[in-house]
Amino acid sequence: MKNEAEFRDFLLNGHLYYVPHVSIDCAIFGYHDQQLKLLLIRNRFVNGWCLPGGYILRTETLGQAASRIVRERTGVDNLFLQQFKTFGDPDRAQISKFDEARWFELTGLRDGKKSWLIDQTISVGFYAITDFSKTVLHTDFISAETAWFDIDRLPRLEFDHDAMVKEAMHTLRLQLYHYPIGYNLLPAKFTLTEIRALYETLLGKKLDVSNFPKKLIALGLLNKLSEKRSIGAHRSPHLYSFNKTRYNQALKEGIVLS
Amino acid sequence: MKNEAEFRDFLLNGHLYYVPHVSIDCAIFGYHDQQLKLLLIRNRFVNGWCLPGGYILRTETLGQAASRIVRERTGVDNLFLQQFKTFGDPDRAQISKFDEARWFELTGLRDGKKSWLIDQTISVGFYAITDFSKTVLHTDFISAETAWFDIDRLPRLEFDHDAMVKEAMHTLRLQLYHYPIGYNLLPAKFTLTEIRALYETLLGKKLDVSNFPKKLIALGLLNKLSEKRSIGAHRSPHLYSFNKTRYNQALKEGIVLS
DNA sequence: TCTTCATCTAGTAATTTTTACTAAATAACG
DNA sequence: CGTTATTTAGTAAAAATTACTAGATGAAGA
Repeated sequence: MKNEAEFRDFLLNGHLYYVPHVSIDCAIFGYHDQQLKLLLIRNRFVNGWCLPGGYILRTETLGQAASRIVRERTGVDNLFLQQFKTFGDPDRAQISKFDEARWFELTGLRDGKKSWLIDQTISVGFYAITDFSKTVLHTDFISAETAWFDIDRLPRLEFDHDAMVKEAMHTLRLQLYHYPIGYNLLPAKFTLTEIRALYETLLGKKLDVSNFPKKLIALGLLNKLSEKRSIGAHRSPHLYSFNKTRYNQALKEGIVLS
Repeated sequence: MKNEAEFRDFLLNGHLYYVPHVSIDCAIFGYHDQQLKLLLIRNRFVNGWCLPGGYILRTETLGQAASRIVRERTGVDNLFLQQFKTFGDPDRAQISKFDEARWFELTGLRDGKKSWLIDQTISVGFYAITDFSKTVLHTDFISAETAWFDIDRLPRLEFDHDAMVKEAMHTLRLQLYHYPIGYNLLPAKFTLTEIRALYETLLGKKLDVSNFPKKLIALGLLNKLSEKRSIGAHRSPHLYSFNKTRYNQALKEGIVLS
């Protein structure tokens, strides 16, 4: 959605190529240096912060739509997106709040309430994690701003997106115990302390300095490299990389992390 | 949907009180005496077996809709329904298969392809477990037949419902390890062998005769009663009941079953 | 009545996993 | 070269899981 012409066509004819009444919203978590952030956009129409979201093309699967939406709206590409829950409470979109005057001001169109967009919508929630330091954000006609927010300093979100974030976080943490993560969140070579810090940040709690890395190694997820990293006036920790075979197997079959 | 008049109104005006493009499908598992079954309906229009499904009223939450749909279509009431996944592949409904002649024969309406029903639909999947011996099935205008099928003798299902069942089963088994079940599946008083058989049937594998019940007791889920059950020429096993307090707590907080 | 038999279940031993703790190795700095 | 903070191997203690044994039991049948 680059310009007003495209946007006008979307408003008038969108229902022909998108599935009406169904949207997708994505909770994109970003990690870097023990900081956990969430990607939000400020929607030009509701004038508040939301999860990046959009509609499903009639030719797409839900996963493909989620991928495209995040790419278009935020510039973040190639994410591992995971469906977590679908939201459909009748009051979630708060159609009653619709402001006809503001709609006209922004779109130049009358009869906003008859638009295919302004009707009850069920939303499929996806979540993902990425390294926020590697992303290049951009905006489009709908998202006036795109930004990473500290996970414990989020603004109030529009619609039911607060509940979505809570649910996404809950699912993410449950899944952390059953599936490996880190492949796109850490450099190719990392220390045991770095991967432990990653898990601690995502889980929001301390893990054992010695036992947790041993568990990862016992599961066969890590390859010990001969190189070391220099960290100043301390013993240099070994570098590790992921054992890609074992990692992918764990993604399929699941693991048990204590 | 009791009669043709109601059904005709549904065809013509359904989009006014239902949310178009979104449906709900329910995988209702039934347990009794070490048998696991699945509730299916034979849909009068596609002329094949499907999961019971329907549309969402514009005033309902997803959960309320799922409850109502199962009650209306099958007669089973008051189920604990759990959302498990949303399905939206563009080819899942196989609109291409639509048969205009058959549509006219059944509905007396021309222009079937313009109906709000015959358009791409995204479906939210719910699952539940109940005691099939306690249910009283009935049919309606859409479901020509309603029946319990043995889980390993299912007929080929229409649409993508085979995949839905597989996914529902997968989620159910994962959740069995984290949440207690049995409250509506066993009599108020039951033996350790009976509850073990329940878990064995649902998980599809053998559990230790001695250790598994000990685990349930250790978790505080069971009350030992003073009564016993007579099972013929053998030692009479003790009867147990659920500790409702601990059971509900486990539902909220989760447990770990080995 | 007494033996037989299949099942239930308490008890415990063996094993594995988890958790807690100790101390040696080490790299850079002053 | 001693100091210092960190990494990490190693092991001991505790807990949980799994495997196994044997007595208890209730009814059927001799």
